[in-house]
Amino acid sequence: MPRKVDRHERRTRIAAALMRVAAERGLEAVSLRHVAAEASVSVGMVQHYFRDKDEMMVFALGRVSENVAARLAAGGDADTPLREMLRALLVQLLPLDEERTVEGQVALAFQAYAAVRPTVAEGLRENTAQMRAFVGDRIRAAQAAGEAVTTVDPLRAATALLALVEGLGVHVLGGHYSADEALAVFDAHLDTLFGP
Amino acid sequence: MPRKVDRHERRTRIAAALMRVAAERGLEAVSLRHVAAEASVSVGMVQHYFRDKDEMMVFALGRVSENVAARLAAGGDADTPLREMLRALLVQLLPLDEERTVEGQVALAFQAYAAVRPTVAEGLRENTAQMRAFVGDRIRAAQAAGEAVTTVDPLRAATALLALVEGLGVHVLGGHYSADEALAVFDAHLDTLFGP
DNA sequence: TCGGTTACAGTACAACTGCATTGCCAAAGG
DNA sequence: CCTTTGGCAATGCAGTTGTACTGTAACCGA
Repeated sequence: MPRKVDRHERRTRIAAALMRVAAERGLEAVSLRHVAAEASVSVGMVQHYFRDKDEMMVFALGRVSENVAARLAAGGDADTPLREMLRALLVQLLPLDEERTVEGQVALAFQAYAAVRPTVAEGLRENTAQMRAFVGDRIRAAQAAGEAVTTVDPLRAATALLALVEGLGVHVLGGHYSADEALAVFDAHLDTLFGP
Repeated sequence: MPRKVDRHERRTRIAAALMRVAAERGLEAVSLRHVAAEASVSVGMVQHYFRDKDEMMVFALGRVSENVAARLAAGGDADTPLREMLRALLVQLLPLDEERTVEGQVALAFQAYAAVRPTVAEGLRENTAQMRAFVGDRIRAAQAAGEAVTTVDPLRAATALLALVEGLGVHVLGGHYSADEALAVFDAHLDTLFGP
């Protein structure tokens, strides 16, 4: 090893720059030169750490997923009521503050990107699939504990919950209504799943 | 008038080509040359009918809105039960067939586009705002007629319904699950609003 | 010390982008 | 007839794109 450099750290730093560019000017403005400039490095360096642009994009997408997953994992105490726990979990997906707005914009851009590029879509699929299973399990547990209504299929309810959050996020990002309003709608939906 | 040409028809034809390109290769692949090639016309002709690319984009976005609005208006008989009417309405927004998949991809791409370009966002905002109001009114009417549960605020319920459809659409477009599954989830949600 | 590998920076290049310009042709009005 | 005007094609241009190819310095095992 000729020189000590944390490869992963460099890649992460570059990916962060890419996300900043994407959030501010859209995914279409993401070019090697723009990313390099945003990261204050040379184009050659970006090339050194990523074979081509697609690899860089996929890596950045992975970072977004990791960030989300990390925040989701942070909210999971075992003894809190399931409803509160689910709420804390899913609220993390709404663009309620600056940081989550940026991530939301990038994630939205990637959704559009992935809708056409099947290779990229794979990464997103796995992520939400396991999230769906996880939320479904929690709802099933809540039903068993008598905390949730049993008139709905748990997996379907989980799918609805995730889709609702996704849709609310998109609309808030588009400025159709405020984040608070989205939160109120989300809570109202939770009321139909659990009690008052 | 030197020669009789239906200007609007030409613009519409070009916009259709743009949507095909966007659906197949993503919004970033939308260039004057690609659109011209897809429409089997010259670049000069595209330039002749649109001052610049942005005007073309905005026009295409308007076409998507019009198409959606047209399909929505088609499903509104006055004497059908409100639930069925709402269902027929909102199902139009899900990517259940080829045509709606294409439109969904373009709409999704524009959502991402608009999340960064406030000028473009305006067009989308108005559209969903009046849709939200419309659906809200129908739900209020259904509540008054005793067809829907009265435990939820009509406007909030409308917002949730639209957001749910939006989220389901995004997930179906991303291949996370099938359109049938999305439909089932949507129907289950309707069950919580109306009776069985 | 030497050779090899890694970590960059710089540049060159072909392909592409949006847009402006130019020119030709058909039709309508004087 | 002939000039004007709109419809359309072709080409040129400056800028940006992804990528390949340099060059050069730092480091480490031998």
